Amino acid sequence: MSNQQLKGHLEALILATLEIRPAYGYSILESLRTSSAGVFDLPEGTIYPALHRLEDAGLVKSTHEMVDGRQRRVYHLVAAGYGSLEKSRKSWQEFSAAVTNILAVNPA
Amino acid sequence: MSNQQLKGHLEALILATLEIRPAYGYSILESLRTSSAGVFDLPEGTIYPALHRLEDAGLVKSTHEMVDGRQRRVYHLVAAGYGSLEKSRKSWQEFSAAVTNILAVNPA
DNA sequence: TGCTCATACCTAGTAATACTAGGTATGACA
DNA sequence: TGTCATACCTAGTATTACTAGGTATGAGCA
Repeated sequence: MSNQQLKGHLEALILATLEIRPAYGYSILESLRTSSAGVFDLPEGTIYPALHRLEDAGLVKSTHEMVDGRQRRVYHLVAAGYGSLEKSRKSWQEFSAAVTNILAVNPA
Repeated sequence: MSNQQLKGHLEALILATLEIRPAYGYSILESLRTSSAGVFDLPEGTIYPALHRLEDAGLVKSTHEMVDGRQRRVYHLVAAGYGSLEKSRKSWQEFSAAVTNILAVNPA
């Protein structure tokens, strides 16, 4: 995947991942890698600042929990996060339809 | 359209626009606005630096031409530009399929 | 025990790029 | 003459994914 494609879309992907179930940072990376068949293989330096932004924005909340006998910082969606996710879905549909249309091979 | 969605996709959209026919900066903005049904309504400050980047990268070439009796800087694709556009199309398909899949409403 | 490794979290700084806010110039038209 | 849309441009800004570093833990092994 090229450099800048993800910009503006990562937070929606994280919210969608957390909608399925609460998760901690490292496991979100694994979820994204698996569910994208390897397209999104993100370094850790990407996920933690993004999670902090989401928490600052009031879209997710984190709690310290024991998972498999170890302390993890688990993030879960709050109401505003669900709302934001719905907006992102609509926005993505509009955006991706427009790009797909323009990139379609033009009639020669 | 939100702030950062376009990042990493604009150059492909410009190349695709120029594939149809050579065009000058201002007219590319109009093409994108029309062909996206208003989704891409970009300010001028977006297009000229992008065109200069594309020319620096050797993907397009510009010539000064008279269009409707006026001097215009007309950009057209060169060979490397066609190649880059094809790569961008493949990359977009992969990227958009992955995002669409992850954003799909999860089974409740 | 000591060593390595995967896991897990974090941050300061960097790079890339769309955008803002300003500028200039032209021709059409009232 | 004045205004407007068109047309091109650039310096600086904001955003955000990433790089490159750090720390800590538990499992497995020699």
